[in-house]
Amino acid sequence: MKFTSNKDIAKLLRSMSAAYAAKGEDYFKIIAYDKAADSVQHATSEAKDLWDDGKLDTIPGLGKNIQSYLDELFRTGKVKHFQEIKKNLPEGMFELLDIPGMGPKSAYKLAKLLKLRSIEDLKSKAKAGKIRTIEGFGEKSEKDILVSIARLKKRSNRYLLTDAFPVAQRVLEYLRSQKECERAEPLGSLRRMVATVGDIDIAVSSNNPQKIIDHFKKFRETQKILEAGSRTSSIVLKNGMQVDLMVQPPEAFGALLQHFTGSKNHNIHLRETALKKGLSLSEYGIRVKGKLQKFRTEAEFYKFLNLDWIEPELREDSGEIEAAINHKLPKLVSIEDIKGDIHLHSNFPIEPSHDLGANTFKDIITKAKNLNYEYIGFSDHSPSYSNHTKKQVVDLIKKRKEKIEQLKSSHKNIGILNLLEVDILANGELSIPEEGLKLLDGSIAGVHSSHHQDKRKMTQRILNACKSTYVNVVAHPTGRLLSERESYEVDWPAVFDACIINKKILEINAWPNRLDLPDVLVRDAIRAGIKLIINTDSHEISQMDNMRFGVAVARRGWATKDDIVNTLSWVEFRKLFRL
DNA sequence: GCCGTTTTCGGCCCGACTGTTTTCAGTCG
Repeated sequence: MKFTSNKDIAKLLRSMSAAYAAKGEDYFKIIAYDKAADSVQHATSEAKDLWDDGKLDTIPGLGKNIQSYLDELFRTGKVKHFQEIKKNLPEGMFELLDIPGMGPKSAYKLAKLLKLRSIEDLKSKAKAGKIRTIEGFGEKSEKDILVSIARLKKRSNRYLLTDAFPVAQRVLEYLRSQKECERAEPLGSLRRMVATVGDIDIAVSSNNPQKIIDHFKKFRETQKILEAGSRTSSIVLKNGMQVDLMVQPPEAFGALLQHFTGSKNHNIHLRETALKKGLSLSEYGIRVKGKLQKFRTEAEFYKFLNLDWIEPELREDSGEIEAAINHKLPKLVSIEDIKGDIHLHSNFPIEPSHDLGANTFKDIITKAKNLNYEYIGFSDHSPSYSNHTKKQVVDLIKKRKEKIEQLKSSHKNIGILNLLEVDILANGELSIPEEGLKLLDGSIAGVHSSHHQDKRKMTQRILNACKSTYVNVVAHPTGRLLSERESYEVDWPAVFDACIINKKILEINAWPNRLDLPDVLVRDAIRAGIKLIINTDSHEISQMDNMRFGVAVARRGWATKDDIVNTLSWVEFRKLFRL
């Protein structure tokens, strides 16, 4: 019985919250379990690993009781107390909680009275008109349940930031076309630049909220209106994305921006802090002794609380509020600081192991100049090792080197690096022989196969790459592909140590479904003193514009300019390579 | 059940919206 990943534990704790809610247990006990679940889910280390080291208490929200339950879970695979609590509850209620709009109270009532064992059961009972026979439910709720079940099956959980962006732009454009709309801004996870977003949040400043809501409901891509009040509304688009709208008059827009940007945990923490000073926060402003103070801008809102303005990317309740109080917020790296991109794939015929790029070296140079870069690195995949002899590999690298040397001498106003993206093979060796590596200015090494190795092997593999004098950068270090493949497990402290000792740079790969290193590991790496580089991994020149998403990841990891090596001038940057 | 520059006891974020109700409970963000 394996039940130990943070995701599993969070789910277990949430089910306990629901169990207590169904039993009508004290509200704050319910909240405590929700908080603990949130906290475990967002923890940067696996709770199991922390438990191994006796450091479970470093996760906030886990007190004496829950810690002892988790201790039992890790030792025996189950928690007797939890089983006891759930004993008299219908087993089927917990599955129902995944349905939008279905909370613990409803799930309990329906599962118990209709003897449900699954969502499928609920669906057939709804179709048979049995829901409306239950007290507190009517025809409308019966219909809504069917719609919600259908939606649950269709919609994927989260969308890539890069996919949600253009959709949000269309909604914003539409809202701005209504003349009562003064300002419309994307907020929530989109504004915080989270790698994946659950829905699109939008705030509008207007003196006529009703007009805005009415207009919003008529958006041409609307599939279903979930709710529409006088100030807020939610719709589902034809592509399945949910859009939440909130409207406020301009004099209170600052508070609305703050509230709707979140994160939820940031807001809760902020309110708890304010409450101690007798201040009550809401999306309307700050209430002082019952009197509401309004704010046109967010900066004024934070200033009123004696806090420095906090960049949206930092608002995850991970120490930013304390830092803002003490004026210790970092000056985050920005897209303007970036002076080059060295993970770029060309169409040079190197007969690679993976994808070739679409453009010539010259196309890439032109694009880089348009972006005002001081330098670039060509990092095609290395020649495939399975169907070339060692000599053939070296010859291909020689041919490519000749070409790049020509470009270097004909383009004196931009720094050019002759690199390759080298595979870290399953046994920890690099995919090209030393003879080939010697011909390069450096290399980017990454795992591209055997992703399912265990933690020990995978760690050893990366450590081996770090030991090579020919490797400069470890590419997309966790190997995750958002909504496709989980990260492989790695002993990060060990890798961080190896990077420090061997002076290796970790990459923040800006490819839309990689965004790897992930933000939380970026922060850990920076704390460990590691230097990072942000690259786009472009296979086509328009993808070089993805740099902003990589910068967003760095910012979410509290990175300053000093932490990111491709903010260095060419003169300084080139010293990192074998030139 | 958690937590502590007012508290180891007594608090715990705040408000909108909906359906089924005759004043509110449940859910959500």
